[in-house]
Amino acid sequence: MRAMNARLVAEHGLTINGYEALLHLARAEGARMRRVDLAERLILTASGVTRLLDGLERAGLVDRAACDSDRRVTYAVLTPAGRTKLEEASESHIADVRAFFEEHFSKKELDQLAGLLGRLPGVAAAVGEDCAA
Amino acid sequence: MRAMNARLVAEHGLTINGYEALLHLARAEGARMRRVDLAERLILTASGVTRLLDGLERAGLVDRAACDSDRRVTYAVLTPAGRTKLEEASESHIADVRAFFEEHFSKKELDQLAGLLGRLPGVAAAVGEDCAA
DNA sequence: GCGCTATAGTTGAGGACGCAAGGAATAGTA
DNA sequence: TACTATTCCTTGCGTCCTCAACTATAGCGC
Repeated sequence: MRAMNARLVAEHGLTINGYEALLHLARAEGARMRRVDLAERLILTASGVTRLLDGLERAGLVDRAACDSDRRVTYAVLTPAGRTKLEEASESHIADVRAFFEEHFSKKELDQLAGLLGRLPGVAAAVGEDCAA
Repeated sequence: MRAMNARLVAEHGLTINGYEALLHLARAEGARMRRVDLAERLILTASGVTRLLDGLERAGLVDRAACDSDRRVTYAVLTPAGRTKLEEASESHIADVRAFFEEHFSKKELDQLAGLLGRLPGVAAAVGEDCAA
């Protein structure tokens, strides 16, 4: 359970939130999101996102871009390196998540769960779907 | 969502893990648990539990007791003050949790969810039940 | 234009927790 | 009994994240 997280860090240098940030960016229009919106998705505060993106930027996985219409906002943009990293990390991570759930639930139950939990705020339509990248 | 956690801290000085620690102790035989078992329940490492209980002890909510048969283990024991605190905190916290779920799911769906998620490791039979204290 | 309030983002201080390492007691084996 | 392995717990150090305070921009009413 927490082991999944540890593996992400050990093998890819990504925390779970780092991973999910890349994932949300990859799915977003133009692979970019306002930091505020990213915060809401990740259930993090604004400052949490600032520091999370600091790290991802330093690693070259994410870049920042200004907004023409509103000079307050800074976009977080997925870099090609970020996309590659996400694809690499997804491979093992999705397998881990899938294994965890299949260990506890039947296929039918998983569909039920996906339908139910998918309605919760911040939960992307990721459950049961091969998602990302 | 994170607000529930914040309320617990603001109104009762309890983190979510502190709250759940008290809850598990209250439900345990003799209101006591080995630290190791508590760690597993809370999905925390041993060191995490040490520090969590440090705080609860300092607040007088939990006490420590030696084990006669194995001098390695230290029990965490719920104090009367701890039980009182749990009862106080439960009142608003359970209402918050219930409100959150009822906002998103019907009664029937909640039963489904409770049945499904209750099978996950570390999830007590708390969903849908008036639980604790 | 001038205030007022709201929103986006950053920064400093502190808390919670993991990992790694180590101490102490117990269990297993010869 | 001596030797090693295992289990329970704690401590040092670093990371992630929150809260509170602050800056900068935007939008509204006048």
